[in-house]
Amino acid sequence: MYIYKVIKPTRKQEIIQVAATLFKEKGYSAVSMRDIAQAMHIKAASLYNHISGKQEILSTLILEVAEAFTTEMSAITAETLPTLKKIERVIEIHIDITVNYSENIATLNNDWMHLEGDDLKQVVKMREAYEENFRRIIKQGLSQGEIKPQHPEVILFSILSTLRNLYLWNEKRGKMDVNVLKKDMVAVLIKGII
Amino acid sequence: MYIYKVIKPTRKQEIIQVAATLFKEKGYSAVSMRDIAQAMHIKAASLYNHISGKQEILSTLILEVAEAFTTEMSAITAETLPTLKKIERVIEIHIDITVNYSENIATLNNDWMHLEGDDLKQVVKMREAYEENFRRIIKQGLSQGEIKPQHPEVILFSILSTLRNLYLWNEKRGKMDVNVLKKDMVAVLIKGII
DNA sequence: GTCTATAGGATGATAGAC
DNA sequence: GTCTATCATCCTATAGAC
Repeated sequence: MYIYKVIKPTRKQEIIQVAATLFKEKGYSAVSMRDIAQAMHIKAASLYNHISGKQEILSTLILEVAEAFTTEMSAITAETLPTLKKIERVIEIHIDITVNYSENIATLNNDWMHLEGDDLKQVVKMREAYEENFRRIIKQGLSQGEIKPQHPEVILFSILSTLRNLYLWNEKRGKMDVNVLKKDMVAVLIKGII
Repeated sequence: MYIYKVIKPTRKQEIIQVAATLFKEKGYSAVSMRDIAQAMHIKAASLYNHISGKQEILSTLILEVAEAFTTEMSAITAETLPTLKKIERVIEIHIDITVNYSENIATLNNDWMHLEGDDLKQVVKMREAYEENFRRIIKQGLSQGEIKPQHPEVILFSILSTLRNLYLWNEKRGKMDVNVLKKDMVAVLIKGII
């Protein structure tokens, strides 16, 4: 179905990935360029041959995953599906993106406020657009009677909180098949527990 | 029902509260002692007349709310109630504590790893005990057929993710009555949305 | 692509005057 | 209880050699 080709990452990509792991553990502000360099067994000054600074690492990391969410959410919005199928799709893409970008999501969630200038504006905008798309799906479901008459913001908040925190759950989930997780998450979030 | 007495906070309490607000906005590591001092219109050196250092602010802040959760959760565990009532109570105490300690919860969630020594150990232990108590409640509900046969970790994770993120939702929630929020949260988390 | 050396500034914390 | 002055250390980033 897919053909995977193993490509040697550029030095820049290596730096960003190492930084991502450290950012996930301690947060952007608590990780120094020296920490990143040490994890790569080089000196901090050498990093600047590949990247312009710490900010570039942050914005690359965050924009990459923010764009993934935006792209996938646009695709769902464009489809014509019943509300419940759309919500299912939102849950599924969150799980897929989390599996592939767990460190990026940690940084997006916890360190977006340390972005500067246009990057900050852009990410805030993307997040708002994403939420608004999701809100519209829920409201449509409510107006068509597909969803129980509950406060839409409470529904939006509870589903989105769970999905945004999935990155915290990668060890336990490691043993769980992704497709099983999708099914279970959909069941719990949509049908409840009783 | 209650008698409220307005007590002038000590200078130490003032410092901790100002710090908490800044930590919530930017995270522990990105806030300097100078930042805290500036927000209080004094110089950084003056802070040390009231506190021993930045770490003391962090551990005071986190231990206060962690103990609140531990105390409340123990009370629920000790009661004899049907599982669903217990889960309802867990949701309610989370909302109550969030209303009173929103900044502390932000710091507990995001900066616990910057604690040192015994404080770190203690908080990790309290968090694990809390989760284990909740897990037991869910498993009992499953074994007694009160809860649908779903993966207990998925249930635990989705409810706890939502509750732990409630602190992010204090502006919108501001307009919403706390008791209405409790009822809606219980409905969405337990009964689902369809 | 990595190194050493270093600039220039921020940081947590202390000493001692008022 | 707050201040000024200061220390020792850490930080991001640059210059220039290899």
